[in-house]
Amino acid sequence: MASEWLSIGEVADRTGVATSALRFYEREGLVEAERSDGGQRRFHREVLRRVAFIRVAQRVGLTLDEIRAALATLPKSRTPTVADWTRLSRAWRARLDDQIAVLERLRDDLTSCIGCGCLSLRACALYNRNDVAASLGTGPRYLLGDRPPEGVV
Amino acid sequence: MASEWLSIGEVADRTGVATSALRFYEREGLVEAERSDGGQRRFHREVLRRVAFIRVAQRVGLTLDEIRAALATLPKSRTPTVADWTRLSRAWRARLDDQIAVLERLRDDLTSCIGCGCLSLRACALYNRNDVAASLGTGPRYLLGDRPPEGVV
DNA sequence: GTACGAGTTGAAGTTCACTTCAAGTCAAGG
DNA sequence: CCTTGACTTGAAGTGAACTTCAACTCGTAC
Repeated sequence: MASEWLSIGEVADRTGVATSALRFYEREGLVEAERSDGGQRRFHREVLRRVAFIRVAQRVGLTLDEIRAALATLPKSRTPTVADWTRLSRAWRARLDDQIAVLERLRDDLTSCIGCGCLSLRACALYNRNDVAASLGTGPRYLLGDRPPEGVV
Repeated sequence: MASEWLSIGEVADRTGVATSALRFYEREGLVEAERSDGGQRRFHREVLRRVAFIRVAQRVGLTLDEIRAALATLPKSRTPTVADWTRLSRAWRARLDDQIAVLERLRDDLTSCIGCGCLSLRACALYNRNDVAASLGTGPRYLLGDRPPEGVV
């Protein structure tokens, strides 16, 4: 056991990511795998780090498309260095700062709006401020933050 | 024009919400509408406030299910008072505080991790901290935050 | 009175990040 | 050799919050 290569089950156990997700990641070009003689996936250890990267990036709010793009900036041949990670981390930090700022502004608008009972579309900063796509919510990305209310109440 | 009632197009113009979304909201029981003789929707002005409420609630990160539940706590017959709004606003504020706290913790973990190049699954707080479902990301809600990595690297 | 934009419906499509399923094949211990 | 659990594939399903479509009808300005 525990040779140079890892089966998909081993990678799943060690990363906490489901095998179905790992297959999906391979289809999507986020990770790579060799094959055994029988056609089963054999992952290099490096994939553990890569999967960890993917999961953390998701927590930061990146989509798989963005993550794929970020991974593409890593050196193809050599193992990523500290400098590589630092670069990506800095970009993430900025993103998080933005997200936090959006939420804080929303919270402050909300606080200053408590008791005003307005929500009257014209006056309320709460309704009219259309920040950076809220960075929240599921479904179609073009949900909030587009089509600002032109009409008024 | 501009009688007691509003057509769906007028509501769409004045709230910035698409007509398809308004129909969807009606189907989902989030707003109500009377009908004209010809069967077209006729919205009461109150719906403008209600739609504003829905959109702000979404920015705070509530799902439509949760919004429906919140709307259900509003008085059925009378127009909501300042006290009603205040109550809901307080609940939202707490939510936003939580979300902000999660992001700040993630940012701090990230900062303290810059340059460590770890992402090594066992040591990295970044990977192992499984906060409150991250409050981010689309798709299946059981995406992150469940199934903690039991195996280790 | 007629044209034409605005409205109607139900059904199906969209996006994202997966999961689930069916119908098998592979691999390793006994 | 045989069993059993891990693995394979492609296709279809999931959930949220809508949007899009087709094939109509309404309503109002001229």
